[in-house]
Amino acid sequence: MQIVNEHRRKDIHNSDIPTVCAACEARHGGVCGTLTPDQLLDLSRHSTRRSIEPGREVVGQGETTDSYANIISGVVKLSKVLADGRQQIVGLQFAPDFMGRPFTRESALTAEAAVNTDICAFPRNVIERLVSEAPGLEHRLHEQALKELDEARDWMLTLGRKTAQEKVASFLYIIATHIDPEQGTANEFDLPLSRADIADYLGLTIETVSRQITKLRKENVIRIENSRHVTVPSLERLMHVGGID
Amino acid sequence: MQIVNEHRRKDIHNSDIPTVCAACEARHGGVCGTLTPDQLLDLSRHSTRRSIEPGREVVGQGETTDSYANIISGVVKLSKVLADGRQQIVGLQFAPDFMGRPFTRESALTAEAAVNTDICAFPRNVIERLVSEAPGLEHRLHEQALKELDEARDWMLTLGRKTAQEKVASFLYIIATHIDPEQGTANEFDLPLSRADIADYLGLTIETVSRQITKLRKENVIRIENSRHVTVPSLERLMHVGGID
DNA sequence: CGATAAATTGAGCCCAATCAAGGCAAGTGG
DNA sequence: CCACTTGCCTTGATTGGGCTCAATTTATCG
Repeated sequence: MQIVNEHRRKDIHNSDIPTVCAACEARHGGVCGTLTPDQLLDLSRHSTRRSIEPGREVVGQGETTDSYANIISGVVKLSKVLADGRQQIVGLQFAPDFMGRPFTRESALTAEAAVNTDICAFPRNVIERLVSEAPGLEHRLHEQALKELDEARDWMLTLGRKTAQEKVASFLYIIATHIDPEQGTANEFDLPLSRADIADYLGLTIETVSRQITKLRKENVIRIENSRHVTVPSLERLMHVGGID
Repeated sequence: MQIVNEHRRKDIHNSDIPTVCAACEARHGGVCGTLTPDQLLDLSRHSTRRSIEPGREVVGQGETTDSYANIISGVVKLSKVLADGRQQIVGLQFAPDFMGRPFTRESALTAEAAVNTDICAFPRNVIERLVSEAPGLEHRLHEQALKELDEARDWMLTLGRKTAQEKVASFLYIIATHIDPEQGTANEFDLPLSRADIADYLGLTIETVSRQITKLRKENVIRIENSRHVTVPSLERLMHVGGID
């Protein structure tokens, strides 16, 4: 873990954008976009940039969430587990999503990096103070929540009503359309999730995921190299196989 | 939350509360709770109370949502359909939930009354105006969105990882814990959903739902009369069968 | 009471889970 | 460098839970 300690360049002229933020890819998309330079400076003083390795847990189920974060780059899995160990991934967060559950101290989820992930974390009290000062910030958080709600409901349709084949195709489509431009294109990318993760996301087993990927490959819907690198000749075709209108 | 008009606050007889609202069961729980009497009056001028019969569509998938509503009593199903007709219920809303999707004109869902349902509807422009005037209102809507998000994610675990038996038990538990006190208790109530609805909610077929209900009955987890009236001797037992901690 | 919808029950089948074996690539230590 | 391990993925054989199709019973309502 690395902590960047260089908050800003000029102490006096605080109307400038803080240095850490100026180069930040998430500055416009995340929560930071609605803040004034002053507020951004305020926030940046209390923020820490961290790198998280795959599999590293960010927040455990039932633990106290003491911080919020913007995802700078990478992918984070949000998951829930049953008492007997059965697991379900209930959300994937891509850059530049905001991560964290406002107004609750208990997290009902486990958040875990799927690949090497950079985040910019803030303590909860700073966020809550800024919310009360800047009404636009709560609006942004509200919109993020509504976006996640829409995504969750779309996925419920996939979990409840689609076949294994459609599920895998839908998953590939999601990744294709959310991939960081620096990591690949919609037509060619590396999967950020292992087969086990994909299974947990789709409510399937590893074996079924593997078989369906093989099937899609044999039907020329996708090409695969090294089991992680995917090429999609036609996104249209992939959508169609995934039962997406 | 701060009270602006002190002189109105001390009126015990609620004479400043609009007549329609004074007797409204949803006045404290819904969005109305955060409004001042002035704002409540404003809202009530533009609100219409409606009764909706079961099966009646409130807002169709892809249609323009021109209004928001508080549910006074009843249950509303939110569902999504695939091109070939496969359907999934992605949310149930009970009184006094707020219904409607802020900041989007296109609804991605179909909303339909499951039983006789009374709602209090407002045009979207009035709500949006009030949001800009009363910051507490957006906070309330935000919390409602977060609540729905939590529920959606809980249900994703059910859809993706639970067995048919556990799904049905989980469904019964949800109903038991959300039933309107005037309609029944957690231990005895009428199901607000048909077998077909339950199947769509659980990602199962009607037949499987029926078989599992029969199984739960034979195992004395529940008793059933007239296929709708349910008695639950032990909620603990029901939770356990449903895989809920 | 008859008509119609809703729910139950049964038989057989199929898709995905389970159980089991083996491949492949990257490390590790002799 | 090679044997061995380890993690991850694929493939095969078999099983079983839930789906499909079909018949019957039960509720609802004119």
